[in-house]
Amino acid sequence: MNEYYPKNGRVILHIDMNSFFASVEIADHPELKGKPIAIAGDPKERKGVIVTCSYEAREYGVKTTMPVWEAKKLCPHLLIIQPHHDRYREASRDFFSILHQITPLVEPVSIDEGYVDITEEHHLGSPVQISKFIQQRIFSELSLPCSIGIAPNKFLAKMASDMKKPMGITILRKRDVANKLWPLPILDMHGIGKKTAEKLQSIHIFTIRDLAHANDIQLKQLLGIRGIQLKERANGIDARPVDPESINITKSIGRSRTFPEDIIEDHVIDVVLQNLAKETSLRLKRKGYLTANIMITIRYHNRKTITRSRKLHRPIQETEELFYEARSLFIQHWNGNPVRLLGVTGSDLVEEQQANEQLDLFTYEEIAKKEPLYKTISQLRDKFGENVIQTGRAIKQTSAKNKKK
DNA sequence: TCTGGGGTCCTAGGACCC
DNA sequence: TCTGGGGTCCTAGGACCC
Repeated sequence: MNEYYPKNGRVILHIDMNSFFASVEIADHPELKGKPIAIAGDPKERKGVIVTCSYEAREYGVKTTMPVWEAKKLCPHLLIIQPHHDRYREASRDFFSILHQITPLVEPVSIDEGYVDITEEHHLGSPVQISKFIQQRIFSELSLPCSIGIAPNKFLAKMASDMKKPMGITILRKRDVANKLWPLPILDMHGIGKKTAEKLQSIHIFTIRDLAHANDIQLKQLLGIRGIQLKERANGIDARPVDPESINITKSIGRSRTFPEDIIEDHVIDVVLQNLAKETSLRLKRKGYLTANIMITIRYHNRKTITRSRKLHRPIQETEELFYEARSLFIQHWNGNPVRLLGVTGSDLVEEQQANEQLDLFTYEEIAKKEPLYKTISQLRDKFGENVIQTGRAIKQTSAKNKKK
């Protein structure tokens, strides 16, 4: 067996479900097979953009984020399907549970893609055999197509899974980089979008090969640290580990809404903010978080978008509190022009349990403020009893932990 | 007939402290 | 006393991804 299994170094798979939402719809409604279909929101609510579409629709030039009317112009018999998010989540769970049967080293990236580290799984077969096995199981059990990239790191695996669609399996070894990766335009590189591509083109970098050979100083000047990192990636270097925990670490939770028409009346804005606060509160509670930082987003008629945030002196979770903070930020920063979108986001998330400790800290500070004469824990204990000692411990633990980070 | 919604990461400047 | 500089926190915004 001369199959690819390097003695040292890792073997990483990137698995990418092909046009996931559309594929789930086709799996559930086989009569849609072979037809151009697209998943999109309700055009009447100005949510009419294409979220995903089938390969048949792509042949007409239909693309993600395209407004429905534009897609219909390109493909008049395009079938528009309203999204069924619960169903997609269910299919996603099934997909990841198949991956978990290979190894626990699975890092979900989004609802329809993830990395798997199979370095230690020799006993299951070669990487290609394992990939075929995964692909077949997903297809036979869920009727869903996927593409798989096999590589020594995450970046190359991601680029590889993109090379053959649908139902492709692509190996991208370090030694393949010059042939398979370098000829691609920089815009095809994961991590490079329109803006960065334009900047790079201004210094005559057009392909990944150009980037791989670019001048460090020039790159750093143009893109900062990120420029150096992109060059490394272009040379096939990427040390990021596959981290199964990354999905459990949430940094922010929020809700935003674009309106069918611009809004400007105070009472309408209040109702909207109230609703956004309510939905944000619900999601915070569902995930077990409080937030110590509240951020609002305002998009005006001309699409100019601003964000304004404020750190809170204690973490909050309740609708009324979120609404109060969001509303006061809005009043403080709104320029009075018609508003197209509003958003409410919590961004310094604290786990519920940890929040209780910090609540103790808060209590202590409040007591200390009200009772300035009782400055030490022992003085406080004399006045308020044993509870304050507990509170004092909580403070020390919390601040020690924070320092560690 | 313009262009959704949920996120993450990075940068930069000012304030503040040591 | 003068001066510089580093580190960290906070806020705003940009870019990117799915």
